[in-house]
Amino acid sequence: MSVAAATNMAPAAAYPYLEALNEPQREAVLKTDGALLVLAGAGTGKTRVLTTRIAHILNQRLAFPNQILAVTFTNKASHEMRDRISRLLGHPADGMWVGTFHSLAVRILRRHAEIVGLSSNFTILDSDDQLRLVKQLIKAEQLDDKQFPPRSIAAAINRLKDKGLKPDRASGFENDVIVRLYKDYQERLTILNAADFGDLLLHNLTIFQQNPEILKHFQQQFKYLLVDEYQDTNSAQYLWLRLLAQGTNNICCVGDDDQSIYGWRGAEVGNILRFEKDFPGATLIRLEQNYRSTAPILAAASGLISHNRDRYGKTLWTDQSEGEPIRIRGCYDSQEEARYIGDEIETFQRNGSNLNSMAILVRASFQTREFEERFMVMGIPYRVIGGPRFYERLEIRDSMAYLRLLVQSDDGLAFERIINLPKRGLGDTTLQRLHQFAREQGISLPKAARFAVDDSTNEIPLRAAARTALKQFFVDLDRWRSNLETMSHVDVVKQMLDESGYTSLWMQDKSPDAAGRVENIKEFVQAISQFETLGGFLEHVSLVLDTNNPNTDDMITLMTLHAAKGLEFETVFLAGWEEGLFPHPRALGEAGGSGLEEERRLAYVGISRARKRAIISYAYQRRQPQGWQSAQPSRFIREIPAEVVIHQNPGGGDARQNQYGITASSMRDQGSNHYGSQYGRESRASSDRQPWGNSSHLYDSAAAKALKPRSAQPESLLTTHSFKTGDRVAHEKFGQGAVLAFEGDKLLIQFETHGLKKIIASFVDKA
DNA sequence: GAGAAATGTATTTTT
DNA sequence: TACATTTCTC
Repeated sequence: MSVAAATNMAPAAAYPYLEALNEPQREAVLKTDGALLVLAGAGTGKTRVLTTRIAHILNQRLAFPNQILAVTFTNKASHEMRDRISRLLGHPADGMWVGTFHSLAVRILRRHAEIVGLSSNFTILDSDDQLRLVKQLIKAEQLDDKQFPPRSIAAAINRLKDKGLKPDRASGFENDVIVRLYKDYQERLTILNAADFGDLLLHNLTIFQQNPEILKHFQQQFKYLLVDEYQDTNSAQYLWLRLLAQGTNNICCVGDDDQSIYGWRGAEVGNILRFEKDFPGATLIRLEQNYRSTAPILAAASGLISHNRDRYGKTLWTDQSEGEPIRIRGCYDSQEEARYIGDEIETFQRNGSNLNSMAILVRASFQTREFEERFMVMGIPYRVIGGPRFYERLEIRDSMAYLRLLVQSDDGLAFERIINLPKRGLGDTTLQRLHQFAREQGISLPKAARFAVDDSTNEIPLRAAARTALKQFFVDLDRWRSNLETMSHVDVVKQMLDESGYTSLWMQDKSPDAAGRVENIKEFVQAISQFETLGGFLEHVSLVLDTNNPNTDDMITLMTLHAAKGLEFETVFLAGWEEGLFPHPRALGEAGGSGLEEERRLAYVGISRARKRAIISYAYQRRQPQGWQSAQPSRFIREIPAEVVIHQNPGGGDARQNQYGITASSMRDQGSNHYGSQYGRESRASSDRQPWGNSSHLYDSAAAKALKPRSAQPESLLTTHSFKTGDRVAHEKFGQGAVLAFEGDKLLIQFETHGLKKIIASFVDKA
């Protein structure tokens, strides 16, 4: 039925999509105006409410599609939302702003990048790049990396960004060294023409705050805001939402304070707890009817979470009165735990359950290993969610660095990554000299390198061999770049990866995973063809960072509790409920009791994933990376109401079996490909891959070689300049200044904000 | 500058 | 146990 036609015919209450809702759900859909917080417990149909609400707004002609902004946290969630809206509407949901916080922020930032000192083709750095950059800064500042571990510094910077604090406001929240590094870090990002994840939001805030007319534009555009998983928003995201919502105040946030498990990543439960204060006159609707789980599971989850103090409080109920009690099984050690769960899985399988309906949820990812070993022995197919992702693989990141440099010539991190890959004889010393020069002159690393190639004054002392290699690299790079105008971007990428020698690097590599890497590179190049521009592709990669590779084979799922949020399974195994592991001691150390409460929420999330069955297990002895450790059952076990649990003691007669059985580690090296996870760990290469043949090139680029011009030289940077003393100049990093004196092609410049510096003339413009 | 050997170090990880 | 990083050697 055409929804548009129905609009004119029937009153709202008669819409079929409304009849499918329960009373509070319907209320949440119909209350379109003003601020609304929907507190949606686990399994109460929050996505249904969000999507129906959007469909309803469109149906009622309250807004055009492009006036609706719907924000989620994951790409998966935003795709699902779009799909479900389309299904409700009966046609594609085009034009709406549906996406993650980050993807929506990028869209806005690309439009107004110049306001924050970036050009609109800026690169998005991921955490790996970020870490490299921080390491460089620490080195440059000659700080002790024991005292200031790059990881912690990067984490501290991220935390500040999550809070919405720019470097100038950061002092008082972190110590001076970190604030200074943060400041340096931001300056480096500007030179790199790059933004990290936190910047995407933070730059949006800057744009909105400094340009009321731009903010107003978006406030007027977005008549209806919808936010999923509101309990996971951090301060920056909260500020972003508030600014945008100030137009119409039509903001609907859906969330569950009991499922806030990302506090360590900057999420502020306070945002959801404060909602009614933040948005005066806000309505609060609770969704409490659970459609997912049986009564005992619900009782267990509710009983557990009731031990938390900072929460709104909900009373989940279900009309399914029957159900199995929660089983709690003690084990002597973690190997017995794996054996027990493996046996249970086989039993369920024999009774007709398929593996896809079952999952094992663990607190920390190392716990999956013991299960993997056991399942290999038993021949149970499994998948591990959350391993290293496709785009995080070494060879893919290298290939991407080539692309990035092609698209964005100032990307120094990309340059550094690939300049000696394959080996070009450009090692640490060369790079350090270039770095030093780049820092002194306040320019990007690639710019410094280009200068060094033609540097007749020997400003940068490089070995002749290094200089030649560098020169060749830039000649090649410029050629590939100019080929973009005449060839398809996919062909240019193929050409670049082949001619640079990167693909043959792996083709000639003898290590067992090399062939898989070459396959991955092929797959990577294949993926590019689905995008119109390289820029579009890179953005997709940095924000989406995963291939959607739905594997529908019947396998049991292994994952962390964090990764399980939002999912459901008929049978859920909750493994490793021991003191010392869950709650995790590192989490307990965090601010007051809030760490424990977050761990408890994690336990709540775990139990509430189960539709029919939840089986909790713990081990008295666990093999940890450092060695064996003994433990007691988790305190969370005691917090589950006794009337819904059945305890099974350790043993069951087979506890000694491991003495005689095959040890898991002896099986480690064989057959790992048979049940390899699709998400990582194992090579993605198919087993029937072809041998590489004789060519050292992945792609036949004979045609490209034929038209390979060897002439394209970058023009010399040593052109005589026309500056005079007293001239006003502008520098990309150091800002405005005045020329005081000359020294050959170097200018002595007094900068307004960065003091006296000697800068080579070609790096400044007349102001 | 490159590769091998030794050493240190390990929660969770939506973008 | 697995890895990333540092140190050693040629």
